[in-house]
Amino acid sequence: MSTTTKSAYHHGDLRAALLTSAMEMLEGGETFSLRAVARRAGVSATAPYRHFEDREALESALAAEGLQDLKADLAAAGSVPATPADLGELGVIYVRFALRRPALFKLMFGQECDPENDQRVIAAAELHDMLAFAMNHVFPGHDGEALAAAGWALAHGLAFLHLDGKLKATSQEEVDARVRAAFAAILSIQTSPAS
Amino acid sequence: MSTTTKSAYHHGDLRAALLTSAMEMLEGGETFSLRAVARRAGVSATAPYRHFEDREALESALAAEGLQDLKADLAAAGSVPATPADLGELGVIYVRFALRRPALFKLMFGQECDPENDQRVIAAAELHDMLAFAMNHVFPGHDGEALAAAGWALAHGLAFLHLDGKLKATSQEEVDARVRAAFAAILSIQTSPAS
DNA sequence: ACCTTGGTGTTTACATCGCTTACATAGCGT
DNA sequence: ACGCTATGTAAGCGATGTAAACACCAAGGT
Repeated sequence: MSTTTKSAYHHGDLRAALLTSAMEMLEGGETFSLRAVARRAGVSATAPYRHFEDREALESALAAEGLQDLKADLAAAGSVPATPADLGELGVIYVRFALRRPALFKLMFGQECDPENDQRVIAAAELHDMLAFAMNHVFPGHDGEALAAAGWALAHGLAFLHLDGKLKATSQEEVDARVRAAFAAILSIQTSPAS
Repeated sequence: MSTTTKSAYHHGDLRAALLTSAMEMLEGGETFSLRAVARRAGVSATAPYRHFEDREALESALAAEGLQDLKADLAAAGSVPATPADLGELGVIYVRFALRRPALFKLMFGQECDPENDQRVIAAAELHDMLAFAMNHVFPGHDGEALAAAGWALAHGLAFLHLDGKLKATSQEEVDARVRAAFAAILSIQTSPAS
């Protein structure tokens, strides 16, 4: 943006431009490549290296953005969940995100996030805390850590299984219904007084 | 196999050799590449194309093998699970597989399995049926389909979250314990008679 | 015996990719 | 005006996936 008759050599805000270009390609289903991103930003192939040490660094930045978007989606669901059905709705949001932005989602979770410098780990931790809080709010008095892991894993597993076509569904509504059903089914089990 | 003093030009059973080479590299943590596989099999870079139309085709074959191995692991757990704790043990086996052979596991699930020709879809379906049977055997009278999806998703999610470092653990025992705890926590919830 | 056929592997070549090194350019502070 | 520093560019290396044309070998019919 800024002035259009810019220097033509210096871009102005290449870093941001690269991020948005990359994100657009990711959303558009195009295969992700540093060179392609540079091309799309109208810049030489090696320019990105001024701003991202690594291809992985760019990916990590994208992943961080994605994590925050997902967190925002979940937060926009409303207030604190109170019932198992509310948890199901959180699951629906989670899976919808994964299916709406599949490449991004895989980027967010398909690799170890390099632990050192990033705001990515922060975003991931916040996501975890958010889900943990929700689970423990609906089911107080249980093993909080385990419940949080289980809730997250349930949503995450449903997302990935749908993403990879292991659970087939033809429409978004069908997916939503399955997610709700899965949450409802597993949260409504009445265990006999065994353990 | 067959005669060892083979022609030296014709390999004898390149297809199988490629598969085992590729599997070894995958297990060994080396990055997977068609050329590297060919090299390891002592064959030119493009020879694999006689046997696999595509890089993806080779991957798909590996994935199919992996699915059957996983299925075998689960089947080796013993007889039909009868209690929630038994389901937890299945989960442990599932997650262990993922952590023991991470690259393979990602291959198995990290991509849509191309649906046309493969025995891969068959293996995936068998896996699904297996888990569905287990879940429904322990919790009869519920929504079978939903329960199956939930159980699979729970194990799958735990596996991926551990794989990608989103749930951190330092030892195998710690992971096992977390998986058991997650299954136990979510399967032992006593819902109030709401819905 | 010969020649064809078809499966297998090789060679060569190309486009692309991530990344490194060395150089060019613009604007800032002095 | 001058140089410093941040920012891009140019050129190139090694590796990858893929395609085409070619070489090799075993059978099988004639």
